[in-house]
Amino acid sequence: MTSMTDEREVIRRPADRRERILDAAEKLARRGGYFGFSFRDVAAAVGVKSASIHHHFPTKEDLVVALTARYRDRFLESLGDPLQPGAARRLADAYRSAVGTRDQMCLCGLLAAESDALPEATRGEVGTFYDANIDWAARALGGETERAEALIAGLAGAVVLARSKLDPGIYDRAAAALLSGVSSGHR
Amino acid sequence: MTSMTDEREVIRRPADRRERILDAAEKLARRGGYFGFSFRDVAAAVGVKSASIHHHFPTKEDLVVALTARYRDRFLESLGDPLQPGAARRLADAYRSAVGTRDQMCLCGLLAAESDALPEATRGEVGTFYDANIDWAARALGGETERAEALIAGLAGAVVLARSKLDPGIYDRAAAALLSGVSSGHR
DNA sequence: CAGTCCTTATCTATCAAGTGGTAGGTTAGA
DNA sequence: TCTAACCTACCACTTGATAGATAAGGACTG
Repeated sequence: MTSMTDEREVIRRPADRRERILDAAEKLARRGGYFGFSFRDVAAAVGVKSASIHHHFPTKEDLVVALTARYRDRFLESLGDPLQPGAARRLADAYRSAVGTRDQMCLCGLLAAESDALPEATRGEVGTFYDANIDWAARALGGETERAEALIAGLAGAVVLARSKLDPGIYDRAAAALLSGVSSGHR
Repeated sequence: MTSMTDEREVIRRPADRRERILDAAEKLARRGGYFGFSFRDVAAAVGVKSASIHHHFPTKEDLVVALTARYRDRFLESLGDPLQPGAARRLADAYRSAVGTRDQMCLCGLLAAESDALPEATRGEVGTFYDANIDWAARALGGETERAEALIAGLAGAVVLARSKLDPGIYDRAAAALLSGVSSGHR
């Protein structure tokens, strides 16, 4: 019971502290972007001091890179297999998860918009997110890379528009139009 | 010669100083967003002290609101008449102007992504930008509001993707697909 | 025309708060 | 005892914003 992983809810739970830091930082970064939150904001949300954040992630760039990589991996995993039926619909649903909830903008959409001002490693992670998204969509569309780019662009833009207008309907209508356009123009 | 407006390049040119402040601030905001630049950054770019910026725009929100309103008005003016031939192409070209040049992201695309963390008045200006864009596109498409939303979303997203990947081709291909999708799916 | 007054635009100097980051000490578990 | 995790306490710097001085120019007034 006291070996292996400690399941008691004691004061310290070092194992998942790192994950909780990433959780808090992700929440903040999805609201205000790279420059819209501070180490102290993260620390306060987790319930520790800012020096502890530096212990796990020496610099802000380290933190945001880790954040973005985790976000990307989880997002891609949630998409499943692009060759299984209903792939385009699943993609649209995944993007939709960043609509409707306040302060939960798509992390990579926000960081991509700030791209010019980001540290290089961070920009790289964001680029990988969209590379992987386009690749996934292209496979789902039978290798039509150009239509995949247009679809990802459209979904990403629709998230921003719908959030900015506080109207999820914009996303749903735009996604429907994009999906019908994608399927009608080809195949 | 010394009456009316003074055309000499003397030390003080108060008339256009305000515009020059907006020019500098726009450049900075299009790079790093609302939280990515400071009054001192703007002041240094213009060649004055930060207190002088506060004289023209008391708060940062005032500055960014003025910035966004000017950007929106200019953008809409550049689109011309949505009922004239080639309107969709003109729209795509207007969005394209924010692709390829470094540090010149579409201001409203960036601010919309940061929307959750912006002061309310600023968010309002950004919302108006997209309202007007969708309205313009809907008129260009013969009243098809849903397709207009999808088109604007697609173009806005394509700008972000192309910039983030430093590949203008992404924008061009996505724009072409969006325009063909828009015209093929209907009419 | 001279004198003064007001407005505009700018400056210097400063503020309290917040920034990313560091040094070094403390504590608890393996 | 060693190490990871966390702390207190700080650092130099930046942030948005303010107060008050200065200077220039236009506009009334005598």
